[in-house]
Amino acid sequence: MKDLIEYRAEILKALAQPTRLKIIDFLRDGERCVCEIFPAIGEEQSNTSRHLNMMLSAGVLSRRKDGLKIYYAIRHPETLDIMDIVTDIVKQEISGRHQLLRVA
Amino acid sequence: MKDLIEYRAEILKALAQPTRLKIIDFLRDGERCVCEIFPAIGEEQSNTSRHLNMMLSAGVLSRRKDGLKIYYAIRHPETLDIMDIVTDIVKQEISGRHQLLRVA
DNA sequence: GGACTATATGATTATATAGTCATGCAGTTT
DNA sequence: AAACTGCATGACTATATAATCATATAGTCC
Repeated sequence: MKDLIEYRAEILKALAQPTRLKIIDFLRDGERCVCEIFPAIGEEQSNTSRHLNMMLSAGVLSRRKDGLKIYYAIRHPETLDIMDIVTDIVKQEISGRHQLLRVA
Repeated sequence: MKDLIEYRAEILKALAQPTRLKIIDFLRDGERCVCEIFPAIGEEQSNTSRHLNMMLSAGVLSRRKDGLKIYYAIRHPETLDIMDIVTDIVKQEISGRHQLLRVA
């Protein structure tokens, strides 16, 4: 059985990539099918599908079939709390690093 | 200038790896020097140093020099909130995943 | 059945990552 | 100044990852 630390890393890794962040952002308001997701984030269908499946098996997303379409959704609402915190940290970092960038 | 989404991914990536999670866990109670960190997490000094530097440049850790020693600390307390949320999600996943979904 | 539509996957490529060993280098002690 | 301590880094290897194009599968409608 995989240990706790590996599970934590797996979930965080599922969130730690720009294309996947775009997906999470787009799914904030509720489930969407792949056909809505990939045009919205501006990625290819196949690439989007791979990222969705990756997040699904990490436990970050859930999946629902309806006819031809497959709807993905954020599985744990807490995921959005993580995103909010990260955004907050980034904003602090950006205002803090601004001074350094001005010198360089 | 790097955009918001890439910054978010960079920070999350800095957290999304077992060795780095061990470091974050160990730094929960405050700053520690490298000489304390690498034995505590059971990794080589050089490997530990690389991970520390990676988290430093991602903005996750801070660094302080004192004589020969270098002390690293968690830079944003919010980072620990993220960890707590992830731990919570993992616990939900573990109790929920007793199906045959992941035969890996 | 055949033509569709929506999604997944195989094969491939380029790049990134984690880890190791050996060495370098800054600061300390004697 | 020489020896030592604590940390960083170059060179390398093995593995993982993201992306793309082409194709395969599953479900729908005629």
